[in-house]
Amino acid sequence: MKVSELARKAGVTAETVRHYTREGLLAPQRDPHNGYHLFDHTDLERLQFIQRARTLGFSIAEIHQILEHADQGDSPCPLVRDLMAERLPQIRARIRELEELAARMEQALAAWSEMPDGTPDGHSLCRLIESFPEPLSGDAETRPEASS
Amino acid sequence: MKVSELARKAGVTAETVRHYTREGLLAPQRDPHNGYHLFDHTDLERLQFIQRARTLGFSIAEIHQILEHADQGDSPCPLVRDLMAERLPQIRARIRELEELAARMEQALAAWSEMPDGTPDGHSLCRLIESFPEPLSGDAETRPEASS
DNA sequence: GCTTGACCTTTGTGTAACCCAAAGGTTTTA
DNA sequence: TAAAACCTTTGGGTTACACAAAGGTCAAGC
Repeated sequence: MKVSELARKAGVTAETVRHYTREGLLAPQRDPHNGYHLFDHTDLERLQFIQRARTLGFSIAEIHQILEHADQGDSPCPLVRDLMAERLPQIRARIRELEELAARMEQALAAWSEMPDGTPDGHSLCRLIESFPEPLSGDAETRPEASS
Repeated sequence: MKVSELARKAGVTAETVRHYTREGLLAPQRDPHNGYHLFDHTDLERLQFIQRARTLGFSIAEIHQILEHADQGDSPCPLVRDLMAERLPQIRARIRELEELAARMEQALAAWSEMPDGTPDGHSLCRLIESFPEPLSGDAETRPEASS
């Protein structure tokens, strides 16, 4: 099958399939006549594996490692376990950061009921923001992310 | 003061100061003699404002808008309020996604106690991953992030 | 046989918020 | 005065794709 058919069966875009192919996660045959990528059933399974690994929080680079191990006949499971044990506390930390952020935002929204808007006067740009404590140098990475 | 001094006073890197300057968030004077950026106290306050806004979850583009409002003498507070009210539910959603991810990972780690590693046999790459449900098309963006 | 539309290819650009390296000028200090 | 420390701009790297352009291919209908 060609790119679009594989993409449809796996529920991803054709661009994603091309991306994985470029990155070497998928290695389809080529139609010698026209140079088209030709995927088979194992490619579909591989793509589905990638999808599951993505929802488990693995990066493309990590999945690449995992697949290489498997392609060499080694069990990637110990690697998978290590990667996950490494990532889980990071996820937990990230959750805490975001919860603190949400708390700060709610605190700000609540404070606004009692604070006048005020025009910038050279000393204050926006009290609502300035009334927050300065970020300490042990600064958490609490920034906005991709918005879908 | 020059780049490094401002950076030190605000607790950021000189690169970050240069970045904000390039993006127009800071507009320092220039030393006509050597072309160096010259920052003053209001630039320091502005940079601290930016830091606080960052910890409140605003993007650089949003802070740009906020600062432009203030520079034109308008109160940016209503804008700030709107942006925050818009972002807060996204943060909450993101927290839920990450909690689900963490739960899946813990489930996987727990399942590993009773599952053999197994070598890839052509049908299975890694049961630990394959035993997870296929991501539904209403797929959450639960991917790894920058690791510090 | 030919056009049309749907598909395929590669290449290059954009995203967010910086970090880092290189090449070269300046200032400070020993 | 020479080295160290700083400044400048430019350009490339990071993540996981999305998107557009330019051009080749293919199935269908007229």
